Amino acid sequence: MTSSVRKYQNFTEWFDELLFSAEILDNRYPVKGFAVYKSWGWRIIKRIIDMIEGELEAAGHEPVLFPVVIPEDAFSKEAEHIKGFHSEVFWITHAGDRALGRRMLLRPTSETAMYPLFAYWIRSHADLPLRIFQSVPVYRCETKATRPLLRMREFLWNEAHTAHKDWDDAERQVREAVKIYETVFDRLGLSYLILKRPDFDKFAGAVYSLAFDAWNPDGRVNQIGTVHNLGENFAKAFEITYEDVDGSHKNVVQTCYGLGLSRTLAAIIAQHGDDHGLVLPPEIAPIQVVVVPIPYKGFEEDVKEYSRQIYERIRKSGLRVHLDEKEIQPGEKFYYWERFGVPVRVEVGPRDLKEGSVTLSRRDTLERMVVKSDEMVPSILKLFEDISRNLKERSQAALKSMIIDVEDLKNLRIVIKERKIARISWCERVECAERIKEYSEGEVRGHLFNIDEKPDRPCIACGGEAKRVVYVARAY
RNA sequence: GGGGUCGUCGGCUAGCUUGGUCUAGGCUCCGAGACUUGGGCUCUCGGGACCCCGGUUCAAAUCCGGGCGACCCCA
Repeated sequence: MTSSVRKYQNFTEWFDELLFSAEILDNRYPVKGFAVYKSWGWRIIKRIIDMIEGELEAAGHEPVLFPVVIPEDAFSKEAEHIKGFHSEVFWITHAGDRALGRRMLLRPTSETAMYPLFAYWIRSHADLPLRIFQSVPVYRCETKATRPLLRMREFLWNEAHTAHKDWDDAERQVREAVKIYETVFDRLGLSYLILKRPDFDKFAGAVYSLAFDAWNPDGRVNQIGTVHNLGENFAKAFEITYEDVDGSHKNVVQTCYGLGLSRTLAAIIAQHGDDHGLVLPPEIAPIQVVVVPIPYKGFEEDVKEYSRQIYERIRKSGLRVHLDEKEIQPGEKFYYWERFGVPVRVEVGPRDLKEGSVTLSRRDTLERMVVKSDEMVPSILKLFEDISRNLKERSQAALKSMIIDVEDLKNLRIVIKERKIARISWCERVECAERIKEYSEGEVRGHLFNIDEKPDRPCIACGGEAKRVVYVARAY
């Protein structure tokens, strides 16, 4: 079994070092909160983008690309929305020395960029539902400490925006969005809670918000996706109306949802990684199989020849494979490719040569097995399945063991301090949520969206009647 | 917004208190070679740093002032 001591004991150090040494991200870019994605990290993200965009398109969404700048007047149309975002906005105020007549901002999210166009595009009920998405960077001048991948001032996400003829269809869309995100996160082997956020924590301008909170080894939850029902709030502000079958004019009902690509990558690293480095699900690994020759003295040329045959065989099967012929010790190569999370390693040495076999090693457990070269490709594909399943099960078990039922504030404080997620009963009053945060440093993240949990205890803070079972954790 | 800590090879760091012994040490890394190769082997040779500006001084990585940058804590 592999070790994850450092990951749990000193997550920040483990994580930052891994981002650097596995060439995910270079955080030395000289602007706080902005970083460079290096090729290994970027290649993984591109695969995640393909995955989410594929699922969205399969469900009827269309790709678009909106400008990064939003004019001030459009941004200011929805009152709650401005209130929520204005303190984090990067402004563009000048061109050269000339002050701009109309200020612009870098999108913190794209509602106010897109919805003026929605008003043009939507004329009749036949134009509905409208469903679009884009994968772009957004800009928020975070005041809290920035963290690589987890909290950046420029971060990558995929955002989808939809418009519907009525509330029911918007509700149907919310459920579909949740299902799409579940599909993507499940394919990545991630575990998370789908929570309905308390009213005070919903998206600025939404009727309600759902969020996917992924677990992290340090107990802080990582919000990797959100789904919002916007009701008619933005439709009213941007005058997005349609003519119904009976000739009447109505506001559309909107939803929007975002999946944080940087944070999803962070979750993959944090949930699956161990003290040897990354552990990547085969579906997104830039290299899925690495072939390492073991050139014993006297067998150098034979091993080289055999390992090239093996490499060709895997390549022709369509897998993403790399043959590592560098002149360094095989042991060093093992550590190297483990750090990069390559799912399967194929060792080819004199022993294998003699027996017409290869030695397979799986990254998640580091176990080895010897197979005949004829059975190699099917064995690798089987290993991919086993690895994907194991990652998912391991992650699920970790989440489960992280959730602790708590009945009083004192224990809540202890549980949060021990880097766990607390499950408590709450009366739904803001004062109590504030008291909980003040006392325990954990935030009320919300109640489960997909399971109806009935509180069987009074509110943890005031002792009054509890309305909800909610989850409390520190957050990124 | 308030308080604190810190800037030394690509990475991690020693040196700073008590200025000179620093031509700045170590590990790692990078390059060349030998020997090895089923978990980072060993050896030889080479490469690479005092954040910036000013001051004090015979002498500054070290002390002082300012700037810039990073990190942490609190609101």
